[in-house]
Amino acid sequence: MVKSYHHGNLRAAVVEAAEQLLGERGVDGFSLREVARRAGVSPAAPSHHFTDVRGLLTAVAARAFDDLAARLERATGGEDGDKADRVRRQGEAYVRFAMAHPARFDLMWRVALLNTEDAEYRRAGARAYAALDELIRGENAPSLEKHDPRLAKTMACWSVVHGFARLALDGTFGTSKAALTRAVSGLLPAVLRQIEL
Amino acid sequence: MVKSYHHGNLRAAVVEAAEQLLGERGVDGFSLREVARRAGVSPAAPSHHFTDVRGLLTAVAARAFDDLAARLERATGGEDGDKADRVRRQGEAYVRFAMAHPARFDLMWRVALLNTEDAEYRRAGARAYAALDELIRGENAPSLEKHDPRLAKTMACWSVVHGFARLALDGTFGTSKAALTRAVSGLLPAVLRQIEL
DNA sequence: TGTACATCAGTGAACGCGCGTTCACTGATGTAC
DNA sequence: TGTACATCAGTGAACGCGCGTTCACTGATGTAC
Repeated sequence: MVKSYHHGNLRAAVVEAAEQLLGERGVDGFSLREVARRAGVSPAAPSHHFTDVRGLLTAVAARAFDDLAARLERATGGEDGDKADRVRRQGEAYVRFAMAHPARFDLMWRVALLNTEDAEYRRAGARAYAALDELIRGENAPSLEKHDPRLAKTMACWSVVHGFARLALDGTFGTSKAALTRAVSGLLPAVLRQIEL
Repeated sequence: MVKSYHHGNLRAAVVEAAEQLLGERGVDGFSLREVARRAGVSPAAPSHHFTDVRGLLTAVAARAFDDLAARLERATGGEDGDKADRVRRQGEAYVRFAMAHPARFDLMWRVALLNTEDAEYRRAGARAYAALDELIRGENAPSLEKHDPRLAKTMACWSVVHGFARLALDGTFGTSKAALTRAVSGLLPAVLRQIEL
């Protein structure tokens, strides 16, 4: 490939560099200049594709939500097992996603750094939520704002996997990879069995 | 009080300023210089009491764990109600703490910014964990590292309240104070009832 | 098919910022005798 | 009770850093005629 003035596909290259950097240094170590460096362009180049650093992070977070949603959808794809089994499989997929992509998972919830009004971010987030909610309740909640007592099951499942993932990432089971693996494959299934489904 | 060269109780004043700043700007808006400004001292003054900004944040996080622990202990102080009731009361106390002090709660888990080897931090964290574990299992786990199937109940309770708190703080129920209050008083008790105790 | 020209997607230098920390210093305190 | 002096707890200027963004610019592309 010839080095040319125009990159050709800088937007995708920037997102990829951002995800790589995030994986190496975490959300707090992220910087737009370093992303530009890694993509091999000048510091100002990304501004042609993202209004600012917030816009880039939001795009990365949206992609992460889409990845998570795809995993959740896949985890419940087969019809084998009863509903409780399928919910538990989905819960494990949720936690495994967080373990596989800690920094991206972290970013998804760092709303202070994101543009939460962004359409893509909202769509992807809603898609992930829908995977959970449709499985558990058989329908998607019209709105989380509306107080619906039937949401308790959905929120219990979501809370428990979200909390477990966060605690694991934040060092509750230790920082060794082995300890994390053990927690996810040993403790998590037992934890999920504590929930009434 | 006379303005003198020596502050007299700068350590406490710095911690207080740090907690106030944290409350106003969140963890990402925190800076040691701004803390010094608020405490009315030069930027270098805090270094006589905390080795660096990490040390200060760790001290603040340790205090937060102590506050949380005190609330959890208080929530289960009375012997009235069966065990499940008491566990649920404690769970609500956990979430209410997070709602009342979002930035401090956030900081407690931002381990990348803390010195997790710090003795005070570890002691306070262990105290909070013990409140949960002793109530649920009647004893304190020797170590989280050790795989103990009986930990599943404790981790289920902890995960669900931790996850619920995080989701709430990160905007899942909306950003209005009213929506949060409704979620905690309406949805949370129903969520806690989904756990087998 | 050729060409003028608007638009797009980059460059790279520069700006201004606030940060954490270091440094040489000095005022206040407390303790030994 | 006084006093010398070590230690403690501050000052405030300065250092160097990397950051996000702006700016005037230019090379490449694509489209209208």
